[in-house]
Amino acid sequence: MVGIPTLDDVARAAQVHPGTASRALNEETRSKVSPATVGRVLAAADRLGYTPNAVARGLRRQRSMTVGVLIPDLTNAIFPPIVRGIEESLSPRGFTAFVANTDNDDYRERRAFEAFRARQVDGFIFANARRDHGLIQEAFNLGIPSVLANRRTDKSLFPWVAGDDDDGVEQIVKHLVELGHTHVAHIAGPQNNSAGFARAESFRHFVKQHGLRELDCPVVIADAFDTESGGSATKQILHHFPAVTAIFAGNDMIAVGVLGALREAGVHCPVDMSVVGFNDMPLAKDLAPSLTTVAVSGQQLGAMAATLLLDEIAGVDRERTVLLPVELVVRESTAPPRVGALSLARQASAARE
Amino acid sequence: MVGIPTLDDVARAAQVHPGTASRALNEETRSKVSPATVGRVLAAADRLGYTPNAVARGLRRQRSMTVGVLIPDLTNAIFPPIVRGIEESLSPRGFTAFVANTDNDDYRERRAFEAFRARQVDGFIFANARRDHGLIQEAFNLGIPSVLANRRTDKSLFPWVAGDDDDGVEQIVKHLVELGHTHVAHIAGPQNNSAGFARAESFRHFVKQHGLRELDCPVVIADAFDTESGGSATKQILHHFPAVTAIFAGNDMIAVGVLGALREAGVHCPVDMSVVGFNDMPLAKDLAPSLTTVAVSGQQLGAMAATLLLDEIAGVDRERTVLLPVELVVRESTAPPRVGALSLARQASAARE
DNA sequence: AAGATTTATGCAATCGATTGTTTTAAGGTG
DNA sequence: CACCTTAAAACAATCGATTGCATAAATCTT
Repeated sequence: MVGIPTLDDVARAAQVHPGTASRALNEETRSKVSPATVGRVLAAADRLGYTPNAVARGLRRQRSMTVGVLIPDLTNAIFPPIVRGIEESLSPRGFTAFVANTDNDDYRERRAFEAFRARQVDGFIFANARRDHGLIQEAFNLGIPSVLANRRTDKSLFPWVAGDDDDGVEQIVKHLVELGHTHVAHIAGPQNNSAGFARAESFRHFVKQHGLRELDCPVVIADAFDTESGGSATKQILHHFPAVTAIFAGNDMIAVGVLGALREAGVHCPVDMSVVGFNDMPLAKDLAPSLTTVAVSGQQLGAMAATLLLDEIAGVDRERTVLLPVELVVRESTAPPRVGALSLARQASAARE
Repeated sequence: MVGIPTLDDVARAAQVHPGTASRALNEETRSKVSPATVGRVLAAADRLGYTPNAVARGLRRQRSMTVGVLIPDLTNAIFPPIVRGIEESLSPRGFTAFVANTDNDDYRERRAFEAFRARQVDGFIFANARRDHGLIQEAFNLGIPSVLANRRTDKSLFPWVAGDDDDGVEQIVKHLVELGHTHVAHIAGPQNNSAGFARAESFRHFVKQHGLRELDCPVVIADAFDTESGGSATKQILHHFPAVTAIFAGNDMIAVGVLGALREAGVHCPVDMSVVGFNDMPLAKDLAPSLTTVAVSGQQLGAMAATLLLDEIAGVDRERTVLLPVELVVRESTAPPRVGALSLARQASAARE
């Protein structure tokens, strides 16, 4: 026998029928085989270094023990921890992940989806959902077990795991208000993305609830969750809303862009402008100034998403929405507004009335 | 017929034998089937929405069209672009990647390796090589097609793709020397890692070649390629080598740690200390000060690694080592040493003699 | 001790596609 | 028209494992 040993090799070595060898090797069916035979088979398998061929098994069992993971942009620092969490949760249960980067591109997304389907994945984790998402709707229509991570579709199609953004936004607004800010701007992420949309909604709501005036709290929509978009949105704010003393960025990448634009404009953070991010991505604490942000455990998020998916695949009913706890991490980028800035802001808003 | 259509379904619909349908569907064998039949089969396949079952095909062909990718730490910003490049290169050739995070942990690494082997991957891309690496040696002994990305083993086992570190280090040293630095420290990455090791070697070499004195150019070994290790190494340098006016960090993450430690110690970068990183990771340009570093295209690196692997799988002979061009990106973190610092350094080194 | 029951194992079909080997039918040749 | 060649399609084995069913042997009934 040359090459990788197969079940037949093991059976031959143990002098039993392949079927018997299979039963002896599998926990669940082992009881149907006599202890002596089990011993012989196990010994033979061990001796030959037998590993079951997962492809053949998958074909027969109609269960590939693989799942497809669609990530919009792996270079966005919040996704790697999610991927890690997913693996963490899949691996002990014998599952493995196919990972694809979709670049927020419909065509690439579809190609990855088809490729994974052809490979008979048992389910999908979509971390790339838009609020209205054709592909995900299609997966739903096809009845493919799936879970949404981080972002969701407007229609509730699949279970969804994310951080409790609403709570995070409230903590941010509360923190800024307590520091004394009255003019807070929000740079929202793309509105076709549930995270961008919901955070903006929450912002509008909590700003009002905490006694700030809608007029003093502008929302600027960024084109993407990245530094460039954050930078150009910041320029708009500095130009159109000079009274603003704090910026709540839709996520940490946008916040990085904010910090850069402020530096460029000679506006000092946090003295002249407080900045808050969202997600607490790996480098947030290492920026200068270190970033006040809301921490969500990406790893936990990924692990939970994978767990829900595996349950769904196994046919177990589970909750459809899991919101993970979030935590406001206060660092150097937020501080009370300058006294001068405050009175200036008052003047400005007074003048506008 | 309910569920996903199979080849048999297509054959039945086209009124031909499955074997014939298979030949009609496959480019290479299509010529063995009459044009009329090809038409009927293709139409039937199209009508039913047939997608070949890649698992079944893989079983028969003894070629799964998948590859395993082992990444040491996906949250290290240099790896996501590599993964992306890998996918970019695999996908058009019909291959798909299994990705696993090894966390530099032997056990997890081995588990991922075994899991991927059981799934019959056609080859591996190892981005996690240590200079002496048992698992990779094993893969070599087993004759599994593989390629090393970024890091390599001391023994030349598999083809290797990486940036031209030697050139990068020379450019860094030259840049610093031209700025007027004479006392340059290097914070090297772990020495069991070829990148950490080779960069340190190159540093020692080029520092000498450019007329600096070995004594003035200490090398401190960091425990890991991360910010914490960079921070504590910086403290050592500040304490033991006060004459140093520039630090070349083993990679960008270490450099981030350096910047943090300098800030903490009240040492101003770049006025009091120049800092250089390595890799030009996504956020390097957004740090404050923005980081002078050596850019290597991770995406290109990944794409090349995948290409070499696919060639190897196909049995095509290719070069065994590919060094990608690198580029020094000068940003704000490097500047000429302070005049005071320079003379201070001279004094210090004079005193030592 | 003959029949019923249980236990252990063998047999063979199956998952979905590919491919070497016939078989059938059509066309060409002398 | 008998014979040969060639093209097209069918047949059947195969990849490696799982599993319903059949069979043989051992144990238990009464």
